[in-house]
Parts: sequence; structure tokens; C-alpha cells
Amino acid sequence: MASTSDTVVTRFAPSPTGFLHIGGARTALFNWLFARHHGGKALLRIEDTDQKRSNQDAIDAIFDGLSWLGLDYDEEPVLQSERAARHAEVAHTLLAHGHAYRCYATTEELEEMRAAQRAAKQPLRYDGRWRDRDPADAPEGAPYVVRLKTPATGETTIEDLVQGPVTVRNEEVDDYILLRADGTPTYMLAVVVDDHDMGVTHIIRGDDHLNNAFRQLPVLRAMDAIEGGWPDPIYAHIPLIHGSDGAKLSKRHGALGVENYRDDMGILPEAMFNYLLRLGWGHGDREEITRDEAIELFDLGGVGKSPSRFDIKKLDNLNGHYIREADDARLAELVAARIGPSANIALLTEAMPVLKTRARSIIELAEGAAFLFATRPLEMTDKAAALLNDESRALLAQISARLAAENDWTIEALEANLKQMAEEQGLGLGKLAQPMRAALTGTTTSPGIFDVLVLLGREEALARIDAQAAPRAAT
RNA sequence: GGCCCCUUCGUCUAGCGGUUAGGACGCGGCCCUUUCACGGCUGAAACACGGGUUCGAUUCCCGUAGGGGUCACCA
Repeated sequence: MASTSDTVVTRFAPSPTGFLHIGGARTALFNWLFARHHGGKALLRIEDTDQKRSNQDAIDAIFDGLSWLGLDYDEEPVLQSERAARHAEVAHTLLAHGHAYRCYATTEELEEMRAAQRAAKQPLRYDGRWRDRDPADAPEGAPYVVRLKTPATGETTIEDLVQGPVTVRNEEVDDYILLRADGTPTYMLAVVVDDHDMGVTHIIRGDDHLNNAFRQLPVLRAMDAIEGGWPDPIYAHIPLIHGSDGAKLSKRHGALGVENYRDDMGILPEAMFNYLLRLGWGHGDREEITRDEAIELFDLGGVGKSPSRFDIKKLDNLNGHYIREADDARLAELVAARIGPSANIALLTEAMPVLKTRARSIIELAEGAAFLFATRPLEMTDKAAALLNDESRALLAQISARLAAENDWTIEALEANLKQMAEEQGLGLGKLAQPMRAALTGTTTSPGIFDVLVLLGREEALARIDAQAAPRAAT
């Protein structure tokens, strides 16, 4: 019996420090899928608290990437930077109820403390020097930060939907900063307050945040004790994606933005969607899964616990699969955008069925289609040029003569015609087809030669053949 | 270094005490064939190691090793 209180609410909360990289995209996907599967809400929040490291371009890149993948959101995106006052309000509530305190330690003092801890091989964490100090000791007018008073004893266990139960001793969690000296909130406070205010029920995020759960929970529990209505969220920490070398995917390790896959590598969004879905999640031996199926099948139980490596080869393969499935007119548009003004959409659409089985990306598709728009004299690849020797040029002259007399310019008729010629001369069809391919496309690989002939049309095809054929014997 | 997490073919994964350890990508071979693809068939390829628990461990427990993450007045 679904009531508002048990409706699933997830959020994707990227910080706009750059583009939407592959790891973020997958986190976004899992959050979105989980919400859609449960008929809940998918929310978006931009964590732009650090103004120095965020800008509108980065925010736009994130929106752009998400919409390319087809991930839509149920409410206006929340901008964390606009909620600073509310974050501070919570910090002051905590302060008023003794769950937080002012700390006057200076930056230098803290550095000294950490240096000493390092030297003594002690864990690096705030030692609580102002935790129980008499507020009267406060240096007059000195700047201070507000720290959370975390439980000093006991332990905390979360029932993570991916990681299972995880327990940490409370003494491991130090009294971290809620409000900076200038009164602005830190990320750790902001996340908790925003997730609560947005009604987030399930926090699905990278497992680089697993430790943060133990730092964030005390805020929740303190607020729940003070005013109620701050329940623990359900956590699901998903493993990170690593590069092919096994190291964490970072900007230095090929963590490209999704727009790079789209623009530079010619990846289709449905291929990226499917690839990302299968990276870290499985459902039996299912490989090719559509968006609707994904919504139906997705569950957190299918998420693995170990990090997975990004494999471009598999993405390429999947992309090839989706290209073959894609609508011809759509592909023609995509290819035309790359070829430029010389492209002819109608011709591309007509050629697409024989082009698309030969491409794993829109880039390859455009390369394969290039011969359609080449102008004479055709540029020849080395291999194509090597095919055009005296013998084959003589053959081309004969072919030209035969085809010029062919009235039925269809695949069937042309094929019958040339097969007959090959038979008459005791040659394999390949002996004829390869020189023709070189003459017609300037390359040694292309769609079937009769397809090429028809696509190019009688006039252009004959002109290209004649351009490479041996001159007719002069009389 | 402290704490936390992880470990099945090269890669993504299935497996949830008893299987010839399955599928996919990639790789090799064959078929199809006018080239290249697509498609079909097929081959090689994995339970990190050591102890337990059990009639029986890939599966459960504990270590070891290896990998990863995290320890800011960043997010």
C-alpha cells in the first residue's frame, strides 16, 4: 500500500567541477533507474557550494549529458549554494541543543596537531580540544568554526543495500566542521540538510562516500532527537569505475565527459545507457537491454560489490549493435552533421541499410559513407591504387562498355550482367568487383559492389569507372 | 599509517553448499561471401592463496596477499 511516506525518492548530486564523467553518469543512471522502477521520484541537486570550483559551463555540461542519456528529473534542480542560510540554521539548532560547539583552534594549530599525529603514527583527526572546554575560555572576538559533537563511544552500523552491513566504531569519527569561520556550511552539513529537506529516501552514490555515511549520520540523529522527522536514509554505495589499468577513473586516467563519447567517438546514447547499466550491474545473462526493460529489471541487489573496469571495446560492440537497430533516417541525420554541406540526407538514408552493418560508431559510419559524396577525380588509398594495374584497367573498360548498354540499373540486373561476364571470361566475380570497388569508392572496402553501383547512379558510376579504365583502343 | 570496502576467464558478469563453473566483449578457427562487415558454428581462457566449518566448498567463517576508497575551514 503505497503512501506518500514510503514513496522512493532518489537524487543525483554532482558537483560542477567539470563535465559529467562516466562514473557520475552511471551513478545518475542507477539513481534514475531505481526511482523509475519503484515509481518514485528522481531528483537532481547541483553541489556548487564551492564557488571557486564551479561555473555555469560545468552545470550546463551536466544537464546536457543527462538529457542526452535520457535521464529526466521530477522537480527543478536544487542549487546547493542557494541554501546556505538553511544549512546554517540547522548548525545553529545543533549548537543551541549542545550537539555542536564552537572551536577556536587556528589553522596553524591544527596543522601542528596533525604533524604530531603523523609523527606519532596516530590517526589523523581532530582531537576535540574545544569539545568540552568552557566557552568562557574563548578568545574574545576570535574567529571560530562550528563543529559537530559526535558520539565518542559505541559503534554505528548501516545496512547498505549494496555493501551489506558495515560497522564503524564511533571513536573513528572526529568532530568535523559544520560551519566555517566565515559562517558558510561545509559539504558534510549541506548534503545531510538538503537530502532531508528534499525528502530523499534512498541515497545511491559512489562508495568513495561510504565513510561519509558515518560522519553524516550523527547530524541526522541529533536533529531527529531535537525536532523529530529526520529518519536515517537507506544507503546504497556502489563501487567505483576504474580505468583499463585498474586505477580509479580520473581526469588523468581517461575519465572523459559523456559528450566526448557522443561527439568524438560517435557513441549512441542508447549504447552508452546499456553499457553503463551493465557495468557493475547484472541480471542473469542479459546483455542487450532496452530502456524500458532496464526500468523493469533494475534492482540494487544486482549491483556487484567490486569495482569494474571501463572497457571501450565492449562499448564499441554495443554501439555497433544499436547502430544496426537504429532508424535509418536518424542515422542519416547524424552522419550528415559530420560530413557537412555536401551530404545528401535522402541518399544517406537510402544507403544506410548497407552502411550500418559495417560500422561500430557514427564516425565509422561517416567514413563508410564518404564515397557517396566524393568528387572526381577520386582520391585513392594505396591499396586501391595497387588494384588498378593494366590488366584490371582493361577489365574496367570492358565493364564500362557492358554497363553502358545495361538498361535495367538495378542490383539484380547488374549482378546478372557482371556474373555473366565473369563466367564468359572464366574469372571469379572478385576479379571484377575489386577493381570496380577501387574505381567507384577509392578504397578496397565498401558495401556490396552492386549496392554501390545503384547508390551512385548510372551516370556517376560510369564516370568513375571510365576515369580509371584503360583508354579505348584507338582505331 | 588508521579506518572502511573489494577479489570467478584479459574485461563485464551468472552462480547464492553438490554445475562438464554459464553468457557477453575481445582473441583463434570454420561457414557464408565480390571486399569489409553482419550473421551462424566452434576453440582457448577464471573460482588469488592458506586454514577451518561441512558428507561435500567457487559459494559460509578466519587469516594472508593483492587491489581500491577515505582520513581538509574540497565536494
